[in-house]
Amino acid sequence: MSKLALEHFLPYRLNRLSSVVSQQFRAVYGPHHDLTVPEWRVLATLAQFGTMTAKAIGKHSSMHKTKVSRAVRALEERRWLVRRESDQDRREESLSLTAPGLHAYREIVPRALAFEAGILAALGPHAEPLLEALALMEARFPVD
Amino acid sequence: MSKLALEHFLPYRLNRLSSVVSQQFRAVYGPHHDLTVPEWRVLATLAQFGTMTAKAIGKHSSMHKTKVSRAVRALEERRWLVRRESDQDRREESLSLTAPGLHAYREIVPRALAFEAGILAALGPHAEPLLEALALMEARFPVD
DNA sequence: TTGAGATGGTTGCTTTGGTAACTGTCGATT
DNA sequence: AATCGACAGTTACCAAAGCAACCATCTCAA
Repeated sequence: MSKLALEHFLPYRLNRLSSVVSQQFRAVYGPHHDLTVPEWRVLATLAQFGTMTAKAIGKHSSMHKTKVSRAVRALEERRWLVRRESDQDRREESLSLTAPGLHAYREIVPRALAFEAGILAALGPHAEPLLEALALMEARFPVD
Repeated sequence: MSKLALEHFLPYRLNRLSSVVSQQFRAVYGPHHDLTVPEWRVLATLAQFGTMTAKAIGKHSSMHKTKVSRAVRALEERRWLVRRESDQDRREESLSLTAPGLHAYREIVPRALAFEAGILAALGPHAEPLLEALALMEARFPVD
């Protein structure tokens, strides 16, 4: 009879690791503890690309459009981003960060990078192989 | 100014990968498509250890006690497990799989292992380093 | 030009998950 | 024995997330 040990089972391990890392990552938001993961992703994506549409944000950050919609509204209420109706296509809106939004982003980024660097440093020589393996798995399970 | 590309950011990548792998894994449940992840974990844990308490299941499968409680009830309603009140300590209950529960488990396991093997095979020589890196990260972020 | 289907985005409904409060039982101390 | 704090498990309540229906606008073709 074939045996399966949950604690060695890859999907379980990925899931568990992902959630504990996300959990720990919350501490990185620093003074902005009420930020959610979707909000962080929208923030990071907009900072990365400047102005873009909600659709494009969703695509880049692998989020469902309702998740994006709600995160955008939350950031808007926080005055971290503004909407501008596109005049080529009035269905879509151009989203971009405000000065306070960018400020918060710049505050978070170094801590985020340090957090990541801490993990990679702990992996030592295993870091590079891990990243390669991740890339392979991402290729096997592409977005949509 | 330090730059962060979301698509290369480790916590994001882990999260994304974990959820797409879980998503794909659902297909493995085969005829039992309505099984949830928490239910699968309870099933797998009980099959692995035989009789045990809800508390112990939660500990082994990294699940909050409410999640365990609900998954146990669902499996009970499906007649895949039974509760027996422990008589040393009447607060806790001994949980164990029924014949149909074990049957379903045995049906799922080979498919689950094949799914995992497929991923590892695709990784080729990167599989072993990945598993080592996973173990290191798990050590860095222990349960509780 | 108008009508049909596609598309960007929002909202309502339902499911799922976490926190905290609760119930019942245990162990220990008096 | 009576009481108090700890503990197993459940439940009630609330926040987060997905699905589907919806609205407004666009595109394209007759």
